[in-house]
Amino acid sequence: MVVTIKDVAKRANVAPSTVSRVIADSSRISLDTKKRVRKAMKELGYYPNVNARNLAVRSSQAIGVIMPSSAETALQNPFFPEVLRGIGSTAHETEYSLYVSTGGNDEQLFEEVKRMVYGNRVDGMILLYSRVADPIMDFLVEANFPFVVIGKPYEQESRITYVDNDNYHASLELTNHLIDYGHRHIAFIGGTTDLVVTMDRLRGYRSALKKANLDFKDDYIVHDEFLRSSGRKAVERLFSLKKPPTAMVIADDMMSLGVINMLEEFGVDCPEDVSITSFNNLYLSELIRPALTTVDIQIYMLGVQSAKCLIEKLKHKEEPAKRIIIPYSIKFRNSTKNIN
Amino acid sequence: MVVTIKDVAKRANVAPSTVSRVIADSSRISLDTKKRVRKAMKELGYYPNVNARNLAVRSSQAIGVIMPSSAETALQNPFFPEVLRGIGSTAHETEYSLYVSTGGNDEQLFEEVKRMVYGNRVDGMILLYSRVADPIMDFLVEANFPFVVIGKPYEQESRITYVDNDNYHASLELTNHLIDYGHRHIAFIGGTTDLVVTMDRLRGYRSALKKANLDFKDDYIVHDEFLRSSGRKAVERLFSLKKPPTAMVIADDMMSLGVINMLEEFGVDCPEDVSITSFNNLYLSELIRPALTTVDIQIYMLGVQSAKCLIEKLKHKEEPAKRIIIPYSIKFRNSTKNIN
DNA sequence: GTGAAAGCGCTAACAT
DNA sequence: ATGTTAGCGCTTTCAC
Repeated sequence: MVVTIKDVAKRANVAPSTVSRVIADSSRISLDTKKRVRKAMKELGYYPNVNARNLAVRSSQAIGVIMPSSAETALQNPFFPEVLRGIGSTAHETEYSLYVSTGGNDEQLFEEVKRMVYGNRVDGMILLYSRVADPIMDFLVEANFPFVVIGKPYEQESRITYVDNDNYHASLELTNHLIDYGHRHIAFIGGTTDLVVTMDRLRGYRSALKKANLDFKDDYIVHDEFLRSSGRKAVERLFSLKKPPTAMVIADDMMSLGVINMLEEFGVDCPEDVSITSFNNLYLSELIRPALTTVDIQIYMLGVQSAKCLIEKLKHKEEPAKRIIIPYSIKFRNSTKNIN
Repeated sequence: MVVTIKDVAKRANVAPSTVSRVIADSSRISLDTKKRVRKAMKELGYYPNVNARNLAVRSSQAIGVIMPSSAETALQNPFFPEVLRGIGSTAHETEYSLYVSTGGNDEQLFEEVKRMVYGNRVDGMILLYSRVADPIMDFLVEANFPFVVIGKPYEQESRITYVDNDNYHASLELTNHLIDYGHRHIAFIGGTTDLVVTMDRLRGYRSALKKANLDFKDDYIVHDEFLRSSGRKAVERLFSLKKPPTAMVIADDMMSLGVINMLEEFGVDCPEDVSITSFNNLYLSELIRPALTTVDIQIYMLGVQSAKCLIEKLKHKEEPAKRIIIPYSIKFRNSTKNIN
């Protein structure tokens, strides 16, 4: 039924090991036998059994992609398909396969990761997020398993390879833009506080306020998931304040979308009554009205680079930890207004 | 270093085979030994090596997800992440892993599929598209490999399990809606002609025209990829006609997006000057202005159901071929105008 | 109810 | 340059 290396060997009149060497394109096999063996493979329709191979060499040619615990919710944000595109493209070029986590809750995800690692399912992995005190990251470090993270690690920064943007400065710049435009009441809507990216962007925002001698008000800070619904909720909170903000820095376009929707329902006009700046430059950010002024973080590139790093690391076990900062650029569009 | 079944066996004072049976939760192992073995596994931090297991049982607990050949382009359409979400959710529940194709060209994809099949990488697969004369589908049928397709197979419909919408009637209904609204010059912008879904939707459109005694004009038919750019190109063509259409049936929201953009650039107002109806109900369809009248095909559900079918099939080898039609509903929004 | 041993398909010394 | 052989870690007869 299934054709194995032995069948090929028989047909080509060589030993199985020779066939194996031909597969690996070993240099110490004569061109002649190579040809014969390859011919036999073609004729028999031979395909190597990856499980056997992986078992023998203790590796798979696969990389694991770890989404945040609830992959299902996460995939609602176009950020993830977009990094996936980048990763997939590199994986394809280098003939690696892609294994993606299927989510569940934190604990289940952790189990899935362990199965991938101990079960030899993947040779390395890419974490698509970075949280403070993430058991998964700790585990990977501990196990000395090759991985790279998209985002900045919370601890052991210098020992972990990661691909990130300069979120601090991007946020600073964004906030400055708002200040330049005359805004003095600027709110910040960020992701959950356990995400490092949230902290970085928040820091940038605070620095900008400080430099401009503006008060930092706790009321103006909202944290929630990178979802549309979170944006809506945030607006509800902020606009029930005695003094609602006239501008906001929002950490994700999807959230901004929710913000704009809710603002509309509240009868608050953007950018007339309130200015918005955002992050990610998802393609929808130029579709909606007003088109968003947002930071292009080059999501696709984040994916490509992280995969490249990982694969290098797999090839050369002792590759040092690297840090790659993907440049950002601010796309100025119509969601802010100069009120000077 | 790595802890194997032997280590566990030693620790629990049993034979490796017993450990194996405990893993499989065999009924002929005494509760007592089970406990002992499980304890040993915990203590040692044992995780089964999937490669070894798969090799022994000739299966993986993984399902392959095949995107259209250029996964990279495809992922630009939110349709794919959305089905992926559905598939992933089911996979997670049933403890299957997900293996996604990384694209390339047709030939490379075919090779990837063969590697998955012959290499025992996956137990079954889900095709996320259906084309006429698709070598991959032929191959899977031929090899008698378990798979399900999202969309309607071109041939051997009764022998292949698939999950689809009633695209014919949806399209018919959409076109009728336009006709009811007084439109007589209705164009059709569809996907490439090799996709079955394109044909089905085109048939629906034609039937509607016929019943209303309207001419079918070749000039009014455009075929291209499900991309934004295709929508733009289509508009260029259609609006260089002596008599441009006053309405269009568009087979994908992403295309519709391009159409609307281009229309705007042409100074043609939608829905004032031209009405648009579309397919898929991507979340962006309610974001853009005008909000799209579009067919909700329940993408997520397509994913969930296809995965369910596949897994059933894997469990019961002789499960008959099934056809599952996911109901659609038309979301009426603001992209059409009654010109009666 | 449990153990011994063969074998899944491949690779990698070690020979020659 | 090629063959022989011993595993890789697990499952599964077949014994007992």
